[in-house]
Amino acid sequence: MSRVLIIEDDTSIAELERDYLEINGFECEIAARGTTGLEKALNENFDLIIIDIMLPGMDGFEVITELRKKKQIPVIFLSARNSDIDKIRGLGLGADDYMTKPFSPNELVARVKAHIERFGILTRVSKSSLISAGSLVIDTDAHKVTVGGKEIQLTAKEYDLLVFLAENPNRTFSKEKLFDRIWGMDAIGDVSTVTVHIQRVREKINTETEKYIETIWGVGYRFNM
Amino acid sequence: MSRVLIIEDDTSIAELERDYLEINGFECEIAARGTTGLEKALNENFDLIIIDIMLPGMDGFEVITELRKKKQIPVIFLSARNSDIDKIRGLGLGADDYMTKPFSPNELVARVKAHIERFGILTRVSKSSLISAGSLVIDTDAHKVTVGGKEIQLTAKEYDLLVFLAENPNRTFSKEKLFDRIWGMDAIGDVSTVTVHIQRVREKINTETEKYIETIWGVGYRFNM
DNA sequence: TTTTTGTTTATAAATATTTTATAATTGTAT
DNA sequence: ATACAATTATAAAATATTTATAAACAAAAA
Repeated sequence: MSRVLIIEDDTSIAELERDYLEINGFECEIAARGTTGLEKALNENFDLIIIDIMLPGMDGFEVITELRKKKQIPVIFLSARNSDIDKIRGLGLGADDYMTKPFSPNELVARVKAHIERFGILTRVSKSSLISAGSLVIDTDAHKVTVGGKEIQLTAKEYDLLVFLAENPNRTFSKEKLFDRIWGMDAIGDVSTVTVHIQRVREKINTETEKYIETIWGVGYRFNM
Repeated sequence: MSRVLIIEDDTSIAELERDYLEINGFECEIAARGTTGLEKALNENFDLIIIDIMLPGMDGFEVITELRKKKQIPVIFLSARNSDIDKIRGLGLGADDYMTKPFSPNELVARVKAHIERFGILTRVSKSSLISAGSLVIDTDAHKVTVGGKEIQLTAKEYDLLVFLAENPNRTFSKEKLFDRIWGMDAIGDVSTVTVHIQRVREKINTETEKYIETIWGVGYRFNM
């Protein structure tokens, strides 16, 4: 669950933003003043900040400039004036964006999502979206499979099957189980389609030396890693 | 052309990495010691750093901690021990990833690619209004698209669709997802409009040699970059 | 109103999936 | 070892699905 801090002095706008974001699964907090906003931003953990530039006391620029000395969080600036945009650019670093008022709440939500996703890629130390074994690499974001650096084309079902096996390496799955998992519990059809698909995936990913998918006789298939 | 700095004391490993990366179009530099690595990282411009954690003198953690005070560059840590992973997490910020030895050179290349692409997107979003791929250039400030220097006219929806895909290159999006993103979460309508718009954008931006938007059968569309 | 843009629909084309048939392999019993 | 039954591999055919394309229709803008 992602948390968003809204720094906005106009209560009705702040609540509109909050409502839309909450409908879309974000947790929100509102700060009505720049100083309290900065304080919250520093002491709590937010994934993104939406800040109005025009604020009483400490304005949006000051808040973010100050915040940036300590933390790196994506920020969406809200401004009524186009002239502020250049100033936002000038801030440099950070995954920043801006929107001019009036804006569509849906667009705001879309941007929040996009930024959190992108920044998430950066901050989260994760094994990103890659699965690999030997010279085989699967990029689930791109929906792309390469063998020895060369892209190979898999159909949707072939891809699903390979990803499932590769995500659960060194475990043997029966054809029935594979059918249920990939085709869906309620799917009707013969398990022999699994055999055929396994065969096609093998044709495409096997190299001279590497045989990833092993047949366990009378039992099923296993992806070795 | 992207530049990669390899900080690794084992020459044979470093050269293996370099060879694989150079085959894939990256320019590499090798530093055998933490101190020289840090120096290079600070004084030259690299798009990504691959660093071994165990290094003589100044170890990988120290190098990156020091570097981070000045620069924000994606880093891939190499470690032989799983116990290092928590420590990497602790570093917090930065586009970090890690791989445990022994690793597949192909996987390394894939990760390097993924990180450079993604970090590029992030910095591009905030720093510049230009997106370009091949002879296609999108100036989001001017709201103008050119192919081979010649401006082409896109309608509003066509433009939104292209920009979204181009801002998120090398990722596959389903028609439903695209519809949600471009038309709005609550929009009603058929996803076939997406198909038609993709088609129209293609007609306008495709050249003889370049096909930017790829169809991933049964899955969706992907903007290749 | 006229023009442009966006959406829906219908059909053709491309591609994927499933089924089927047959061959090859493996395991087991003789 | 040999024969047999069971299981899987392989190839091809049949069927189904998905996407491309064009054109009609609707909505919005000029």
